Amino acid sequence: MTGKRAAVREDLTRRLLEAATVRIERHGLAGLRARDITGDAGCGLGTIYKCYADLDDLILKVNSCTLARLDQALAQATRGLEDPRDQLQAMAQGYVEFATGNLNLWSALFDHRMPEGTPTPQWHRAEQEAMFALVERPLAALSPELGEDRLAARARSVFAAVHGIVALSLEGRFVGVKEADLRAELEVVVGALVRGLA
Amino acid sequence: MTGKRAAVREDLTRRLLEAATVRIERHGLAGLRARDITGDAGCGLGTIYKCYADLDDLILKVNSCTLARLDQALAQATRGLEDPRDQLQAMAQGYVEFATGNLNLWSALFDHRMPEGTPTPQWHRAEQEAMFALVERPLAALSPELGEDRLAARARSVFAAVHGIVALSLEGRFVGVKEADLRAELEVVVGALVRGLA
DNA sequence: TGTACATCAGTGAACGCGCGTTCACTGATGTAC
DNA sequence: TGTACATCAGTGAACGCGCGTTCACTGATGTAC
Repeated sequence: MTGKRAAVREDLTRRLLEAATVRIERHGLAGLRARDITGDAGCGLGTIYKCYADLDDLILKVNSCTLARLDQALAQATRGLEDPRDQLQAMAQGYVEFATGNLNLWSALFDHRMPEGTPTPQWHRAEQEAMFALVERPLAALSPELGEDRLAARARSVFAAVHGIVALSLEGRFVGVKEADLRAELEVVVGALVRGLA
Repeated sequence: MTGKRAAVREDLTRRLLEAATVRIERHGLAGLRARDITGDAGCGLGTIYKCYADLDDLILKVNSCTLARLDQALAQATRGLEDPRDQLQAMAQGYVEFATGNLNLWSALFDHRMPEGTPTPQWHRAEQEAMFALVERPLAALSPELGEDRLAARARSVFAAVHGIVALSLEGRFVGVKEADLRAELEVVVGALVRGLA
């Protein structure tokens, strides 16, 4: 039973991650408290600091999971589609789907800030960049003349454009497209984009 | 000299607004403290609560000014241009210009949240919506078949798309277009949009 | 296998700090005569 | 105009709360023999 301690630690780490995830989705990133997380996970307050460096570290791990699920959702959305236009449309709709279905976790991806002076860790930026590969593929098919750098920039632009439309609409902090119009508007805008970019 | 008191109050109110504006632009919305504002404005801490309902009220007033300046900047950008395509391009570039030149004040427009349960006051939402009129005009010229509602939705989409590209690029919280590529990418994307929408 | 001891993981009370907001005070402004 | 009094705006020390993080403690786990 030499592994008992490691197993307990692993279990606590996982339970804290799950509790934080549920808390963020239910109450938003701004409503996240260390005491609530440990309460839900059924352990003592200090345990967070045994399993994670601090609260920011835990949040980054939650965001990392969310990002992985988003990545999977976008990949899933394009499955079976040949036409790059269809793939981009499907990804945009998949993005709304994911955002509406995971509203606060999705928001946390973009809302979280590291404390003043601490940059976002490299491994997390790398995870973000990995997602753009999904957007690059159909864009490359659409604009085969683009070099690697231009293609990367284009993928970021297109992602950010779609994200902007979805974010202003769903976050409700600034006036955006009414949620009822969101899917239709996205289809029009993405349609116009792929037509105009080709 | 019956107006002396009113004049003093007016002066304090203005100085607090200016101090808060400078503070936000220099240190960001998250770095805003009541004590710093009154320190800079050269008055006592309690004065904020004589001139404004609370700190959120003061922030809303700062955002209101920023929005007015943004509105002006976008209007200025299209001046003298006839072609709606040129107008949209000029507005997009004007938007980057304003965002880079007023980074933290511009961010505050989208970052500020009212305390849980308090909605953004109607007068401020109205100010936000007023800005979309500028985007609607060239879009109407481009797609004259659109009814009033569809046009309003389209203006919000196009604004949000441009905003998304600029925001991810400049805020640095999530991977976005590199700032060096921003203007060029915006031109391409807006160009594709107007071509595709026409 | 059993016993004695050492280690160290989890705990939660307490710390410490930050900061928005209040409110009793005071002195400048306004008013009455 | 001058004087006495009333009002009330600005003040800033103090309040109060929230909350991330620490650390001395304790009991379960691992180890030695």
